[in-house]
Amino acid sequence: MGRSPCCDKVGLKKGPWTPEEDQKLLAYIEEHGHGSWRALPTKAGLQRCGKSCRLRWTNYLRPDIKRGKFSLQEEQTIIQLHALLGNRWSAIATHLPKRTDNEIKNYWNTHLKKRLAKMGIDPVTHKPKNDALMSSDGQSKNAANLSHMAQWESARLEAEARLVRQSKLRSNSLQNPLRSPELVPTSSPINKPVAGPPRCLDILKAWNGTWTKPNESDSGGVGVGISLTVAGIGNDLESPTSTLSFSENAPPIATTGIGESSTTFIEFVGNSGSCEEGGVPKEESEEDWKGFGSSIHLHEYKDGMDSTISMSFTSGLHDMPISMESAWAPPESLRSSNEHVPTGNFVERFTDLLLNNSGGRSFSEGGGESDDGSGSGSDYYEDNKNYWNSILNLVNSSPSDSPLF
DNA sequence: AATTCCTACAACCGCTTCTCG
DNA sequence: CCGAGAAGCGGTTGTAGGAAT
Repeated sequence: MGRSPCCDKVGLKKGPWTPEEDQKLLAYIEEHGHGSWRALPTKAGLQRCGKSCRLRWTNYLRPDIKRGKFSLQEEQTIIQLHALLGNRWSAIATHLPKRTDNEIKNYWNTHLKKRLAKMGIDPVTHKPKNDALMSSDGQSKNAANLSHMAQWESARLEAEARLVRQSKLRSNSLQNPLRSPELVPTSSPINKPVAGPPRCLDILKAWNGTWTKPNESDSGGVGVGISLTVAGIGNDLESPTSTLSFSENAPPIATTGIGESSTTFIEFVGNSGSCEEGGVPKEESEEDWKGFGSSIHLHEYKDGMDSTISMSFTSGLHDMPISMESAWAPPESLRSSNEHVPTGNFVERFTDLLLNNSGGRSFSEGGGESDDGSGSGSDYYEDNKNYWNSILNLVNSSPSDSPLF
């Protein structure tokens, strides 16, 4: 089929844009919208390829772009989302209004990646570098498990969201040129707030949905159930209903039904291990998790002021129970404008970790260890735990008007 | 003051995905 | 359903400007 050449046409300019070119492009788009990018350069009197024009517009000239230093909150968001989504910069950018994927990508590569590395965290896996210590540990396994589940679910739901978005789009074609999908690429993160109401179809939002106790008895030690119900998906969206079940004992199994209900229900079910006192029969799952006890409870009491997350991990190999109970993020109202929140808040903790360790201090601040991330055991675990909790926290505290959804 | 090195970021490249006839 | 073109996306490169020597 042969790909059409882009910038290799003779006479087309490459390299940095001049103010005059910027002006031409701006003026043209403001007046006509971009329409077809390929046709734009000729119409606008630019000696550039359409692709170059598009990039210049989306990454630099667009009026709704925030430039300059990244705030602390933005940094946190990038790191945490990167842990969940990987190098999917456009997806990450949807969580950072006014920032472009390119800018975020650059910032990650030049700043954050190095900072994490300095802290002894592998910027790719977001796990401590000397994973040897952690590899035999239940916590790391659970953290990785959470991550994998999240990524898997993220991919699936995003595909679903895309379908919905597309069908929405088709019925949305006649708009102001400056707001139309023609001018404003629908997948462009920056413009999503303009494009329409929030959509709650990604794992992040899913996790931001209503956490409910699947069964009271679960918290009694029978097993761990994490269930969440995403309400509002039916908000005039053509989203199919999805029901998912995850088990720690088996690969995630998803059943997606397109049907009557407009509610998405996702359930993670894991087997609680030896960490649960009053230990309950582990049944067949014991084989897979021999040596590991795991327990994750994530509860949000929507109407109450305090939500909690509690996780318990027991490493059978090291016979070292790790359990934590931490304050979940406070209600949205308290979390706006980057306010400090009561002690035990992960965002604050995470922030401290980042900032305090950016000067070459180790990931384990309490242990006062080397820069290679090998702190004293308990602090090491503690920090790693908080790291992942902060990610979950971000997910949970994602603003309801997040452009991603 | 000159040169080298480093950092930051804009822009490019090429592959993938989407759209439409 | 298929193919071509358009757009999106992520990795990589080029370059300007500042810091270090």
